[in-house]
Amino acid sequence: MNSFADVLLPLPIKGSFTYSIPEALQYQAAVGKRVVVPFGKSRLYTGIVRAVHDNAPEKYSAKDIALVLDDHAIVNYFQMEFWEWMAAYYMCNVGEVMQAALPSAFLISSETRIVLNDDLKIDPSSFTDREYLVFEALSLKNVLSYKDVADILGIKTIHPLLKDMFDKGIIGFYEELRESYKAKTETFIALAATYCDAKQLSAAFASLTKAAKQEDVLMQLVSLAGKNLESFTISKKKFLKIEGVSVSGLQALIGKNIIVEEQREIGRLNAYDEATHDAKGLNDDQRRAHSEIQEQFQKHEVVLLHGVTGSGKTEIYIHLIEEQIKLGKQVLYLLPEIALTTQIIRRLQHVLGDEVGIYHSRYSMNERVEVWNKLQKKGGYQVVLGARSALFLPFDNLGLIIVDEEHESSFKQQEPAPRYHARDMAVVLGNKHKAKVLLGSATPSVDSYHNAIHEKYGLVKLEKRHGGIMMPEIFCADVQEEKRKKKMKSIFSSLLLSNMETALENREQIILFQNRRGFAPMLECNLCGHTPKCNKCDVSLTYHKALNLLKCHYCGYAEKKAISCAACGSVEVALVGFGTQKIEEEIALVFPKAKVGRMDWDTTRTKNAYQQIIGDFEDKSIDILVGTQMVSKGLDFDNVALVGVLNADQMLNFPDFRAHERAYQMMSQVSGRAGRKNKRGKVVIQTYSPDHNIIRYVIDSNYEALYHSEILLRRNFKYPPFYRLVGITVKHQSLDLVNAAAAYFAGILKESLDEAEVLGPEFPSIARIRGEYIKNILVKIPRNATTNKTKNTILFKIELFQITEPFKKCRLIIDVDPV
DNA sequence: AGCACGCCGACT
DNA sequence: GTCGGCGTGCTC
Repeated sequence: MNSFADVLLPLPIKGSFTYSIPEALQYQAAVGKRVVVPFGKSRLYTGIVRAVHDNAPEKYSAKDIALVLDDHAIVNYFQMEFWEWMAAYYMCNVGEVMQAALPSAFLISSETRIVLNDDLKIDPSSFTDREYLVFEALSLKNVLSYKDVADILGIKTIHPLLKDMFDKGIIGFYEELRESYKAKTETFIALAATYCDAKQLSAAFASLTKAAKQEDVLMQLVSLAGKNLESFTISKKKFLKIEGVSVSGLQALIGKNIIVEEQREIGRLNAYDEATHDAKGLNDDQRRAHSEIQEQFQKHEVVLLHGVTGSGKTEIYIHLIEEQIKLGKQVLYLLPEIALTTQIIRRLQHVLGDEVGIYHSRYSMNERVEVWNKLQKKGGYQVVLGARSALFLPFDNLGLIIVDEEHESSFKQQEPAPRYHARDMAVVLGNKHKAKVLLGSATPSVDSYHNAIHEKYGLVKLEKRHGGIMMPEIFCADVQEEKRKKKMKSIFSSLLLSNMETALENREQIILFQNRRGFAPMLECNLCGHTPKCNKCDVSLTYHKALNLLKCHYCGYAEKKAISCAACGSVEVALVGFGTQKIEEEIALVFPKAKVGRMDWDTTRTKNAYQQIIGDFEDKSIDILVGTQMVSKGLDFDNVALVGVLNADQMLNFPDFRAHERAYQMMSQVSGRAGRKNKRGKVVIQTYSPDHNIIRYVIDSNYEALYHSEILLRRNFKYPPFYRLVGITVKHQSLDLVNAAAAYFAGILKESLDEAEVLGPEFPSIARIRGEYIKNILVKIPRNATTNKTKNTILFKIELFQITEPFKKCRLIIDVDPV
């Protein structure tokens, strides 16, 4: 008999908690199911049963499980093992992994409700002002939450007051559990059963001779139903769209019980109701790569497919997916968020139809629950196309994981914990399932390529573009030189300008790329040089013209743009720097007739806006598309004659050991957008350092050279793949405390780590965010050393740190394999 | 993470 | 003087 259960809670606390299983729930409680448990004073949380056993805890008496939510386990053993592995590797709590893994709609927690006491014995006139305000609000609204009360009273500390009111018998509390997943329903209509009989039906018609509208409506329904009068139903919404069907007529018939309504549960996931097609055949090159991949999978668990942009990697993926489906295996296809466009989704559905599930951050919680459930159902999805969080779906039989655009750093989650890298975790997950993992990229990460050429991974190359499209011709514009000769026109070099002119004349399209990290426009006083800064973060405020606001991109603070300088009162305040918005304006000045579209974080906030811009570009109602990184991903346009990289130097000079690798990847990727069926595309890269080796490699499309120059630096300066990195960030509002705490922590680490190296502490380029000072420590662990031992030492030192005055006040953030 | 307990500054 | 802020510790 198992009378105890270890329950994992979605909280950032260590380990699991033991609850006793009440007799009535004996048969329901099982590993992998959700349970509702009391935790803390009065609150209820949803947790997952991690184990059931019969060992009563010795040091405390376990509370009872309140409720078992599921009939079947919603989490399988693969997942639980995976969570635990991940928590250990990324040095976080399993609860945090669980929180990231489960759609939040699964995790209902209770909210305390405040109600008026039924038999109030006290005269309200004796209440204090605050008590009266609460009493008044309760008389009006019946139920309040803590937050409501705090808002009503305008104070933060409300618990003592409420406790007092409870003791006096004015109010009562209860815990409200709310199922947050709601099935979507739609109204369907049908002919009432009694009228399905021919006699009754003609009688009904006879009764409607004076109600022409109702007669029409009934006629429509009967003719739609044809011979299936009894079984025919149609969605009310759809029916009302039919010509001649009036709302009033339908309502009248429903009132007369001739037509009946029925609420039916429908899925939110759009079914793919078009016919599926055979996958496109592979060309010779693709066929060779395809069979090489299969050969390599005989020898390796992981294969890297290095295929240039436009070489048709997706087609190969589709063939591999189909093979797995035939074997009855599941496939996970991961892409970075920004590359998950309708284009790629459609291509997959075109061949695989309803077997493909989609999962990414633009999906609502309810939609995510439906994908999760459908994957667990027999005959549900066989394939999931998703962003990094799709790793956590309840697969039980994975045969293949594809990680496309493998080099993308957005596969790494930054905030909050677990700060995991989806590509690396795909390899781990694949291992657990004994599934093969295929990494694909036109510009592989140095780490993956290193693994491939050292035989840890298989390597397959695809060097030709698909469909006879030629590689683009890449030019470099020397901005310094052009400035000296005064040939620059605002932000455009003469080389870029002349190419833009030609493209526009030929009615061809242009993409201009400006890295996100580029300056956004900020204000600067011409007299004293003062720049408005955020008072909580160590950054300048960014000017947003449309709103006439100065915004902080780190904490969200915004203020109205002042007319005069806050420091000296001068009115000569100018804009410096340029972001995508500014570029858009500059183009309008130079090419007033060109239609310009902008694609960046601001303009693509909503799903539709994003599709809109892509659609406009596809149907050529935009001539010039200005954008950040987004324009380089997953979009196949066939009329782009020119790609301009406006400022390559920002990428090259970024203070990070991966800056050059990333600059190369970005420039290559965006260059890959240029090119048409029968005409070679052009790329113009504007830079101050045209002789920079990275720029040369981009121009020559020489990935090998990039790799070899980078790997040398990595080895010499002790970076991955030769060393593993663990970043530790110390945060606190007090600068002095951060300095002291970071120095102390770095000190105790250095003392105890002999194989690993400790760097820092150092301030990051933005040393203060949201009022907190930040200092970074970096631990470099040699590959040959036992990483686990080092991590354990770090964890041990963290525990020590967290009990040491006064440093324990600081927040510590651990980032394993930072990117 | 929430929530309770305990210690200090600005108000009646 | 107290009220309400916030720092600290615990949760099966």
